[in-house]
Amino acid sequence: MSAEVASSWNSFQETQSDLEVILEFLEDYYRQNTAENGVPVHERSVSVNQTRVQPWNCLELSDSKPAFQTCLAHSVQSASGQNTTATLSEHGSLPNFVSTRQSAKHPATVAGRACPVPAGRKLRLFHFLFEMLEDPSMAHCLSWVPAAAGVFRFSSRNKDQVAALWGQRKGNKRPMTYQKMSRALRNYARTGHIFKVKKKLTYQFGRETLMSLQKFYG
DNA sequence: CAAACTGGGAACTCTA
DNA sequence: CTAGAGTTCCCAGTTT
Repeated sequence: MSAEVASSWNSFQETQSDLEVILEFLEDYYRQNTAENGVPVHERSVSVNQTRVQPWNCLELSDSKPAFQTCLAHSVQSASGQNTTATLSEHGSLPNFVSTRQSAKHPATVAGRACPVPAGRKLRLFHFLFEMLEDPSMAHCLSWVPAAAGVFRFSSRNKDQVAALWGQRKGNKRPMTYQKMSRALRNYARTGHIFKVKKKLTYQFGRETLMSLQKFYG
């Protein structure tokens, strides 16, 4: 085997293991969700181009593991005691899935909802972004670039809102900014999850990453 | 020219 | 304790 073949085989394996991690994650989540609700996610999700229903939003909030604990306008609103999201709500629309910020110590603890997520599964930035992209109500913040697979673009106006939401989701002590978030995004280039596109505010999901995420809900 | 973006090193935090 | 995955700071380069 030549060195060239060997190295591409290695990168193939790396990609594979990345894929496996993502798939494993999604499968676990799928199983849990199905078990809890009795209805598979894909049967409740309709996908029509840009106006896909946000599947993550059908998922329940997790307890201490922040996995894909999206959405749930109803449960968020019921947590009336916490209005840390008010600052954002006042200045723009909040997505359905934004939960209120929990204590700094336990950012992902959401009142009243327990969703068993396998240990070691944390919500990652590219999950969060995919989530938002699948939510039509967030199209004013970031959206898919038509006719370009996996390419998405932040709104120049609302990019910081996306970042702020991400920061809230993680329960960061300090407010997240687009600059800091994009730094994290750039780190994804090394792992192949997301790449920078030579265009303003535009990024692209890695091919394999995107396929895995999409395959999840067909 | 200024502002907005982009890119990257490095130290640091947090969590499994 | 260690490693992974960001987070934060800061500064320089590029684009609009």
